[in-house]
Amino acid sequence: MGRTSDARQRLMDAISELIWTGSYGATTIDGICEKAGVRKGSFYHFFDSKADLAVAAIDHQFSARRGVLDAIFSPLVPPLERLVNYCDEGYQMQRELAQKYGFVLGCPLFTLGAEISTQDEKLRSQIEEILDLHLRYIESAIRDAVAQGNVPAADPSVKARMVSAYIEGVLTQARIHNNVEVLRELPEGIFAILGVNLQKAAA
Amino acid sequence: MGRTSDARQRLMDAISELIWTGSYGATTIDGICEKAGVRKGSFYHFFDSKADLAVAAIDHQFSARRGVLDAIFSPLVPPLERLVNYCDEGYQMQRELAQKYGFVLGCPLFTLGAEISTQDEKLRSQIEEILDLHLRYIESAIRDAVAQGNVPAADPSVKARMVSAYIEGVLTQARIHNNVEVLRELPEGIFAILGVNLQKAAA
DNA sequence: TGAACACTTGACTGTTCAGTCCAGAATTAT
DNA sequence: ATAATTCTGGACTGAACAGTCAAGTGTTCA
Repeated sequence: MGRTSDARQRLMDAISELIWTGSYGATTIDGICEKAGVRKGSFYHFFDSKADLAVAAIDHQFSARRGVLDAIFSPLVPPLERLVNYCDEGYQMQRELAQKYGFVLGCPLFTLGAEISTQDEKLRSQIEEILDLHLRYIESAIRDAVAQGNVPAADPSVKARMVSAYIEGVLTQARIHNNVEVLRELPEGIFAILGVNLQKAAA
Repeated sequence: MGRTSDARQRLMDAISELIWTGSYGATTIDGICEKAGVRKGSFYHFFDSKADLAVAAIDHQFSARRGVLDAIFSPLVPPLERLVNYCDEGYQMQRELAQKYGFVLGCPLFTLGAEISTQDEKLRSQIEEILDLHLRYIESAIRDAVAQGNVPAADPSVKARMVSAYIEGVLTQARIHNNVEVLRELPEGIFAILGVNLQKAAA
């Protein structure tokens, strides 16, 4: 019943792109509306504030990405291969985005989280949650790798935190240096953290 | 000749604190002036813009910190000890800041760099440079560690990039999770990247 | 057909912001 | 002293901003 619209979706797409290519602070409601082709009145019909829209957009983005992650981290894929595929997929994606926008964008969650964590508790805790879901993919892969003897025995939870911090660090460095090629070192770094011999793994 | 003033310094201190405890985007010139106890006219007497002030403040901060870093990374200190001391010093500092502000602040350069890299090329390249100086401390420690046989042979430059990305990743996670305790895992993670056996190193 | 609902439009308000201006106060050299 | 220089105060402008409102348009169901 009532009029239908995709303005809600367009607003979520707009804020995602603006935050990712710029920053949360530099993204204004007017700017979001312009990019989305939506008037202010419609904005406030769907959302209470920029933060409210951001939360919705992040949720939506992650939902959309879940399938890809589930495929990459499928238990049917050998565990270390999952991690390598994750890196490869990330590299490809960042390359395409860099070509499109002229900037390496890095991880939108991490960058946004770093920016707003002291300023918006709702956004912060939501980002924390979703980053934690990513951690679980990694942890599960590491646990399987340990179980299969591909990796020296270690606490998968601890190692997963290390790998995750490292990956996010490299992604953010890629953004800061505006250089996508630093991402190619990711598998090597992850394997170093896990104590895997690269030659062996390649074989 | 002419009137003397410490307004320039107060402005640099103010923007540093505001960016670190908040964000670049959320920091306004009015806010900086208020915190510094300086009028707009004086602000524009010393600086052209927020970005201009930020550049000056970052330069000043690093100059002030150089002595501490030189001491921590002194060639007279055993190389792996330098890295551990660096982590310890970071942990202590972050703990004090967290107590003071109620938030874990992380690395100001990395957080700021992630925020503005697509928006302000001058700031971006300056941050890149200073982050690179930090990298050199780490690289030098790793090179010495390799030379002294404390660490399996490896390219110190590659390992330094990994360690640096990891450290920045952990610092940023500490900020996002507002939890300073994650920093305690730093030495363990660094040693994993370097392929050092923790027990051996402790002995 | 028309009533109820969902969305849109555009004009509007008040605030915050960056940036300007310049007269005047403090400092130092002569 | 006074002149040159450096810094300060405070009022000002115009633009960008978040947020409001009510009348209007399209859609769906009874």
